[in-house]
Amino acid sequence: METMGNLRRTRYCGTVRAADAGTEMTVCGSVAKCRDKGGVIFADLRDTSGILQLIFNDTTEKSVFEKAQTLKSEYVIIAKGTLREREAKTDKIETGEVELFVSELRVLSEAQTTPFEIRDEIKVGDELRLKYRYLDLRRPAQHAPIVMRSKISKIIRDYYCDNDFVEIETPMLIKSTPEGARDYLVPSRVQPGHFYALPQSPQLYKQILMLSGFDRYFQIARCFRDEDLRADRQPEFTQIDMEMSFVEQDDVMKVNEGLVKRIFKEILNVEVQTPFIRMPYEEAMSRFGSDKPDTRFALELQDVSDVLKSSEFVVFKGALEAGGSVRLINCKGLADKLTRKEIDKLVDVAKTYGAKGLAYTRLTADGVTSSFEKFLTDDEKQAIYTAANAETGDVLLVVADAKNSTVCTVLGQLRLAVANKCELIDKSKFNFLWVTDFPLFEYSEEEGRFMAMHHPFTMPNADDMDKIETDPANAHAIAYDMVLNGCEVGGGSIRINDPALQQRMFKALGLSEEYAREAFGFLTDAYKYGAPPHGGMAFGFDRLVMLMLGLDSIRDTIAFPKVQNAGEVMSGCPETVDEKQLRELSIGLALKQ
RNA sequence: GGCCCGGUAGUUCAGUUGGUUAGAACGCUAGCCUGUCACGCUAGAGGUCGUCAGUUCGAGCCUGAUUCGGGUCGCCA
Repeated sequence: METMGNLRRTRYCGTVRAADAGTEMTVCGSVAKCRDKGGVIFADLRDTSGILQLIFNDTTEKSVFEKAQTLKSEYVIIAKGTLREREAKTDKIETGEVELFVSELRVLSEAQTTPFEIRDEIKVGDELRLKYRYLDLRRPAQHAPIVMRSKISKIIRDYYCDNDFVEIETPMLIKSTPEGARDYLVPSRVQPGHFYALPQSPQLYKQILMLSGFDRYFQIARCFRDEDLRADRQPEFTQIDMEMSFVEQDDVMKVNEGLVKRIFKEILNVEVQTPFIRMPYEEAMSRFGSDKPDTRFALELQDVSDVLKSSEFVVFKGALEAGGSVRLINCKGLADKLTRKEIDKLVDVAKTYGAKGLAYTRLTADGVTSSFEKFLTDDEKQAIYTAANAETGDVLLVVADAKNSTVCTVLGQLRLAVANKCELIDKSKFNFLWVTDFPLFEYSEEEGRFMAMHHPFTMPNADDMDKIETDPANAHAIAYDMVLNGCEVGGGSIRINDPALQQRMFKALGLSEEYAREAFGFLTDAYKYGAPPHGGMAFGFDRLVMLMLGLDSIRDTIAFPKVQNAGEVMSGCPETVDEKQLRELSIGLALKQ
């Protein structure tokens, strides 16, 4: 091992081009690959910017050549030399027209054989990748998203600051509130038996900041939720969080459409058309069976309850009599692809999302096969065909249930499954839209009461004020989600700034006055001293990066992500702590066997 | 908490009906090679078949439990 001596980097590997030929330069990084041909040695040197080929041959100084013979993959080196055009050029890498003829070489660190090759083409299991995340992150395809994420962060800061937003940090140790997701708890040593929570979002603090007169706030904020993981859900994740005073819904939307437009232009050179389409929640559910519709393909839902209202088929009749509906999607021209076998898989999808079954009709040139038409009259069959605009080559997927939300959700999921199976989705598209007019409440069977669909500080629609008490199920909120390609990338609302209205909301949510005071009193007190109308939103930053870069999981946008049991494989957390630490925190463990 | 998939060489995988010595590719080691870039050629090393228990004359293969990883439903205001 050697030191750098007086050598210092003058260029990054990936930045050199044919125009630099003849230039003397010093580069450093890790050896990606050595190809020792005997009389000539090629070494690919990798740094954060890319790869540059080093060359050693019979005109190289002997001691340097001999040192080059000892190079192995992942050795860390610094090399000085003269850039020159290659005899054999390649367009496989950006620097493929040039190579560095090395005059001085120092091996700064040797390396053991790595547990997997540091190349994009190699498949590696997730467990191994994450255990050796530092090696994984050397691979260009894993490295790039982390760098890209930083670039996006900078654009976000620039954009909001250019628009008079102030970046403010809010506390990480806060009060636990049982509304919403499960909190991560942190014990207090100084106040035994008392706990902080890690923030699920900076929600309350940013509203307080509006009351503090900051007018426009943003923060790229780490948030924590102690819930089960998914490909697009991590227990700690990052929100682009913002709030503005003296605004209504359109003002918040406009500012954030501008942000998205700028990020997509600068990072992907994609022109995002603004303003985005706005679609009320009910329309999204009835047309697409989702509150985050993917509008890159059609396959819209159709309600055929009317044409079947006098059907004697027990499944349809039962659903309709119970106040539900019968709806379908027409998989236009997909009869060849949606075979019996494929439809069986769709039945499983339907059941996963709560349907009792899935009725279907395949209209092929050879005839019609259907799971349910034998229960219908000819008139009813024709009525369905007409309503669905069904032709030979189509497949109708029909769902009936006593709960409309189940019918829509199931068909929405079938819609996605069919689109994926039949490759109906144009992956190059970025379809944005706003879903608006969300219900103010949703009924929780588990709690036996109405819960806030967004959060308890969301402003009800002006027309729906009376419904808070009289008809909560049909009250709407001034809340909005930004949806990109069927994913919720952000959401927000206009907030309540009237303490009396806030009290009504707490009451409607079944929170006792004492509890509301205990949990949120500092906020409602603050409102009494003058509260500007305000609202905002928060983006899921990891998810946004994932979608922009076409990644499958938000893990790939996070340098050190957690795995499914919420642990982190490389460092091995969470971990037990010793007795002394627990004693200091006045904590005793009551572990189950 | 439920359901589904997976764990075999350093890595990615194959492994037939339960049957003798568990294979391939890449990587690694040694040697050769002056224009490679998935370099090439020759030779070699490398295995607690996740773990435990069971069935069996015999288990990588069958059964049960468990563990780790992935997907997902519930959950995620």
